[in-house]
Amino acid sequence: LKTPLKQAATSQLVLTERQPDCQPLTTPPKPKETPPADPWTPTSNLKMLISAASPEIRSREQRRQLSDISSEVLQTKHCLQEHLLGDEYEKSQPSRKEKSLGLLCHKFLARYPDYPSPSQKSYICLDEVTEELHVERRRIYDIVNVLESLHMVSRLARNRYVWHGRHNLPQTLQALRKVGEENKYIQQIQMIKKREYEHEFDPDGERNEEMASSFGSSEQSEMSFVELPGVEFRAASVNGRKYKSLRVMSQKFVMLFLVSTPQIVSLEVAAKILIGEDQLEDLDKSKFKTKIRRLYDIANVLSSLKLIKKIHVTEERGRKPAFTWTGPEVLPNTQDTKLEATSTTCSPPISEPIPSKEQCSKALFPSKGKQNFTRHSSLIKLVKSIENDRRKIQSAPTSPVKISASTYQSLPVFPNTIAQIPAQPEGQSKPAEEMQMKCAPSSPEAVPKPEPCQQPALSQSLGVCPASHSSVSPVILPHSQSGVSYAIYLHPSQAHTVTTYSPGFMLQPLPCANVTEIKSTNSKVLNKITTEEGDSQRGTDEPTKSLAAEERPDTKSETSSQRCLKRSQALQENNLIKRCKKDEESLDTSLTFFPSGYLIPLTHCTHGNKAECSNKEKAGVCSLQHTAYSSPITGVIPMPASELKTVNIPAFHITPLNIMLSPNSLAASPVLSNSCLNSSSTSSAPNPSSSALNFMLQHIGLIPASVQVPANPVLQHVPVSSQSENISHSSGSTNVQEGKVSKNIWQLSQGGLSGKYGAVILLQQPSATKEPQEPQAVTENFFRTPGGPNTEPSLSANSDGTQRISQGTLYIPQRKLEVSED
DNA sequence: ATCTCCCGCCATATG
DNA sequence: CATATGGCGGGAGAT
Repeated sequence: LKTPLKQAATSQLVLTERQPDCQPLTTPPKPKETPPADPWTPTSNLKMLISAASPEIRSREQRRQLSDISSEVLQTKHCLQEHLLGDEYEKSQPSRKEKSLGLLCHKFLARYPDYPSPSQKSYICLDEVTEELHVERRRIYDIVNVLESLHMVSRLARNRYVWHGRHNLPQTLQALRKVGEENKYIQQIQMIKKREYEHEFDPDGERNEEMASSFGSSEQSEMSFVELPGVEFRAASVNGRKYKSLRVMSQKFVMLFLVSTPQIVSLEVAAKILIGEDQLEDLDKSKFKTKIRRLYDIANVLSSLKLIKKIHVTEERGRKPAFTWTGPEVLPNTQDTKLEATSTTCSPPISEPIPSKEQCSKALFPSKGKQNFTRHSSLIKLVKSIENDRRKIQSAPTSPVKISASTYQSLPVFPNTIAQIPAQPEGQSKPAEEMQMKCAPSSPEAVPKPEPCQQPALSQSLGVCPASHSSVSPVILPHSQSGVSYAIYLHPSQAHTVTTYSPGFMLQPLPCANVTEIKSTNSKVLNKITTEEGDSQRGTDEPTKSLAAEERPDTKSETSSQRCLKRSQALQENNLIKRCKKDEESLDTSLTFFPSGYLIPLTHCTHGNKAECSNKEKAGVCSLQHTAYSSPITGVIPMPASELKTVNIPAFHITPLNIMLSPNSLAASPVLSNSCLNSSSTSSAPNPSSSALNFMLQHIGLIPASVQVPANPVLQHVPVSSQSENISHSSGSTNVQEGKVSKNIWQLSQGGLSGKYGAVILLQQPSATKEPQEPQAVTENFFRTPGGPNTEPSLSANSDGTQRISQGTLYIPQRKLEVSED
């Protein structure tokens, strides 16, 4: 049964609707002329719907569509013109694009407010949706499934879903990130990358597989779904079922973004990881293809949500499709406890009374034990109820106790959510805007009865949502464009591999100078990390950004601060890289690197106990640590636990793209993580020799020979407010900055997650512009090279074009990377 | 040719 | 049993 097609009309409508100005002469019926009677154009329905809605929604909708799908519109327009020019005759076939899942998703999302009023829930009736959007049911499932994975909707019963909007997004992403970390996706990615290079001549000698299993939790193919309290799958039946594949895939996909530092994930890698990645090189080509297909589906939806964006990553291997995260920055939770209660799973049973994070993680991704009985629904239910109970207890003061499935409407509002609200320009303006999507007329009682939800007032002290934080009280960051120091972290591969296999190395820029800490007065330290705009236009639009969550009308549904973060993030990865390419020359003049490679014994980082860690402030630490680890683009070789005695590296080649450290591109937006557990258990962990550090720093010229980097004590201490005082080698005015510096160093030295040794390269970016501000002075000087900007890096070109540095200890293979937008 | 990914068959789950 | 879900992969439009 093919649907009648009136495509020309549709196209035109779409076009005019979104781009009223570029109207083809020959054409179209004005928007208003759209025959309301025409049931076949999904757009018309949408339009009617929109016009029926409050002006608020309508305008937003228009804005959204304008900004979001402009590209698509152009395409559509193109098609349209084509139609017109070509056969007047119904060119018909809505051109594949008009039927894309992405577009469909847009339409779908247009039906519901991003931030529905908590008191009034929107219900989704699949029948209605399919009818109104005029799509096959199957497609809606695709969308809904992904939305479900983000907890933007949840299933109530057959045919019925509740619309949550983006209220849960922060929590969800947080949880996902956490799980992603616990799952060591970073390593997995690195593994894959590595393997990628080994492909060549390696007669199936997949020897390195061991490595995968070596760090234990590499297997995670087990189906598991991350839930949020209050957003569990109602209709419990859905729970233990296997029908969560797409949802789980979606979550994992998202995790990959949240976990990797350049938040870029290529489809290929994602697919491999999602496939199970584990052992047994599934040469299964078809399986891979299928996975890719699914990923495209998911990606389309995520794109519509503006969480990711399609890009292309070009390396020597060729151009590969990838996606970059454009969603809100997800900072690691600074409050473990809270999160603990937030992140749960629905599947695996937990026998322990008080599951630690590890256990939780295991639960989420149980070892691929085949005899997995967790699937048994009854068991699952039991576990769930237990967990629920625990949850209730843990979060008793915070969230209303959830009642029963029947009263699901009164879904508890999280403090986080509340805190988030003020940050939403949209939401605050007119609460009355939500459209009530009533569903099946057959079940009237299903209509939500507005139930004023009692809002817990302890929002700020409890579940702290990083996003809201930064938006509510933006950290004003002094723009120290000068004297910014960067660290490049070298990821050594296995010792044995090193000599024979160099491609594994990579450079990773670690902008750290712009990381700022803000401490609260109470014992609870709230770390805030702010980033500077890394764009060339920074100077201009930055003031705006600083305002963070101001009432400045926002086209997007995101907070300005969020966008700021997002943006800087994106810029860092994309633009930076791109820009650098063409700005190479100019960079030469404005930048001076002092690269040098050193081998620094890194602290052996074992999995510290998380509880201990939770107390300490590891925000920044974690972030950098992570940063050091991931480099999806370049491909990194995971640092094995095995000692790296000597790295025999002949040459050091710096690919511009890898080091593009423009003064403007400070955007660090370090992703904080809580898995810094390893590093935070510093008290007992051995530290890198401070002398080594000193030597290195001095040698590089980052510090005068006379200066000594504080010995272990400082490095060992997590640079947190409370501990800042310990830093002694400077006047009192330094504290913050000081802590920052030492933190960076410390982080670097702690960088090895699973490994014990790592190579660190510190690059200094001499201050070329203005003078540092007061508080920074010390730091700046501290890092200023004695020789000044004129000191040339000891780089020398080799005959082969590569560059040799000092002793030639580190070898960085050339890797051309280029991120481009579609 | 490769990248995207729509379509819809059909196995399962649900009620 | 009738439907609702959704895994899956062929194969065709887009580039």
